[in-house]
Amino acid sequence: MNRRDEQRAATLAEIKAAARRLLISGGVAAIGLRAVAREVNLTAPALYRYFPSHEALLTELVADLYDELTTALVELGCEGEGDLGAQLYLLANGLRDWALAHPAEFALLFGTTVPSPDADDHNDTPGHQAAMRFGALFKELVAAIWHEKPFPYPADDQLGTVLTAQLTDEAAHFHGMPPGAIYLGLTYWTRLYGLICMEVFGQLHWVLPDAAAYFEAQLYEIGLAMGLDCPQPE
Amino acid sequence: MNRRDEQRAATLAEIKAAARRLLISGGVAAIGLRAVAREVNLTAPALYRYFPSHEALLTELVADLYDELTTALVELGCEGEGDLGAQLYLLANGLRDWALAHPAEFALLFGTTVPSPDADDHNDTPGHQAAMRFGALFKELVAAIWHEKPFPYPADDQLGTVLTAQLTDEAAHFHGMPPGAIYLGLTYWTRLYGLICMEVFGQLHWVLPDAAAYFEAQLYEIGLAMGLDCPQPE
DNA sequence: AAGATTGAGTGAACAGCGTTCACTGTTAAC
DNA sequence: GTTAACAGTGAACGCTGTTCACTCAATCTT
Repeated sequence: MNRRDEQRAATLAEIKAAARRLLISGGVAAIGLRAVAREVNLTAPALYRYFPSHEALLTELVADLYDELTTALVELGCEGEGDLGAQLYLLANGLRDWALAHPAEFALLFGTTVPSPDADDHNDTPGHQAAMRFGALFKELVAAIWHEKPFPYPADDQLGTVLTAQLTDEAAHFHGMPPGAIYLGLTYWTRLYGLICMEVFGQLHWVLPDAAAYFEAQLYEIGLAMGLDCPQPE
Repeated sequence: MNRRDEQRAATLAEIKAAARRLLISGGVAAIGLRAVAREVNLTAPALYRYFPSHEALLTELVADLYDELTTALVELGCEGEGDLGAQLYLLANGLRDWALAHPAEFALLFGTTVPSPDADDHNDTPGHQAAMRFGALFKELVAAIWHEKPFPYPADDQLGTVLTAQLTDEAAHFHGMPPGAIYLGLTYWTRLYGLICMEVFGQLHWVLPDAAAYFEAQLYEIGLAMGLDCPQPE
C-alpha cells in the first residue's frame, strides 16, 4: 500500500461520500459529475481516474447503499439468535423507516428496472452481490422462523406444477423449506415490498392520509400467519 | 374554434404522441425537448408555446398515460355488469400485462414519488384527476364484489382505532363498505401493486425466474378470499 | 378593407451536462 | 538518476433546458 494508493483510496471514499450527500439532499438528478467534483475540490475530468463513467459511479453508489442498508438492518438486531417475531418487526419497520427517511435512495435501489439475469450478462457485479446479501436477510429470517416452528403452508397441487418447480429450485436459499412454505415467505416479502413502495411513491395517499397504522396492521397479520406471537395493534 | 385553434390542438396532440413514442422506445431519458421537437418538425423553443417547461410536458404525459391505461382496462371489460370474478382477473392481468409491455410508462406512473397532498398544493391537476379515475376502477370493483356477496372481514377492534377511523373516512369511495372490508380491499390492491412493481422493477428475479405462475397463484388466492369462484392454477 | 394585435415559429445565445484530449506536475519503480 | 505511471487540469465537443429578439401569418378591431 503506497502512499499514493492511500491517497487514491481516500479520494475515492470522499467521492462516494459526496455523491451520497448529493443524493440525499437533491435526489438522483443532483449527482452531477461537476457537482460531485466541486464537492471534493476537483474538476470533473479528474473523476474519470476513479470511475469509467457517470453511470458507473451511480452503479457503485447503488452497491454501497445496499450494503449500508443491509448493515443498518443487521445492527438493528434483526439477525442471529433471539425472539424471531421481534426480529421480523425490526426488519420490516427498519426497512420502512429507512425507505421513508431516504426516499431517493430507496427509489434508486428498488424502484429502478434492473436488467434481467437471463443472458450472458454476468451477475457477479458488486451491486448484484450486495443485493443478494440484502435479500438473504429476509430469506434467512423466514427460514429461521419456519425451522423453529413450522407454520401451515399450502400443498404443492394448490400452487400448480410450474410454480412448485420454481420454488423447489429456491429451496437451497431457504434451508430446505418445502415449496409451499417458501411460497408463503415470498408472499409476505412481496406484501412488505408493496406496502413500502406504495407509501414511498405516494400511492397510498389516494386512500390513507397516514400509512403507519395500516403498515402496523399488515405486519401484525403477517406475523400471525407465520405463527409468531406479536403485539396486536391498538 | 378558429382554424388557428384547430392547428394548435393538432400540433399539441402531435407533440404528445411524439413524446409518448420516445418514452416507449427509449425511456424517460429519451424525452428530450429537442428530440420531441425533431419528431414533429419543430425547433425546441417552439414547444414553449405549448408547455411552460419540459417538466410540464412530462406531467401532462403522465396524465395522458393514466387515462390511456384506464380506458384500456375499461375496454378490456373489467367494468359494469357481469361476472365480477372475471372482471377482477381482467383488471389484475390487464394491469400486469400493460406494466410489463410498457415498463417505462409504468415506472413513470407508479414508481415516481408523487408529492403528498398535505399542504395548500392544489390537487385538482389533470394528473391527479386521472390518477383518481384509475384508482376508482379498483375501488368500484371491490365495492361491487362486496355488495354482491359480502366476504368476511376483520372487526374494528382488530384493526385498531386509528386505522378504523381512517378507513371509515374512505367509506364514501367504497359505497359504504365497513372499515374491515375496505381494509381487505386495500390489502389486495397493495398486494397486486407490490407484485407488479417487483416484477417490473426486476426484484423478483432474485427468487423466481418467471413470475407469471406466482402472479396467477396470488391472484387466485385473492379471488378466493373475496368469495369469488376462480379457476385454480395448474 | 386597412390597420392593429395576437400568436406560432425561428435562430442565436447562455449555462450546465457527460465526455475526451493534450498537457502538466508529482510519485513510484528499475 | 532516469523512466514510466499516474493524478489532476483546462480547453473543447456535442448535448441539454431555457430565454430573448425577431419574423411572418392569422385574427380582431375600426
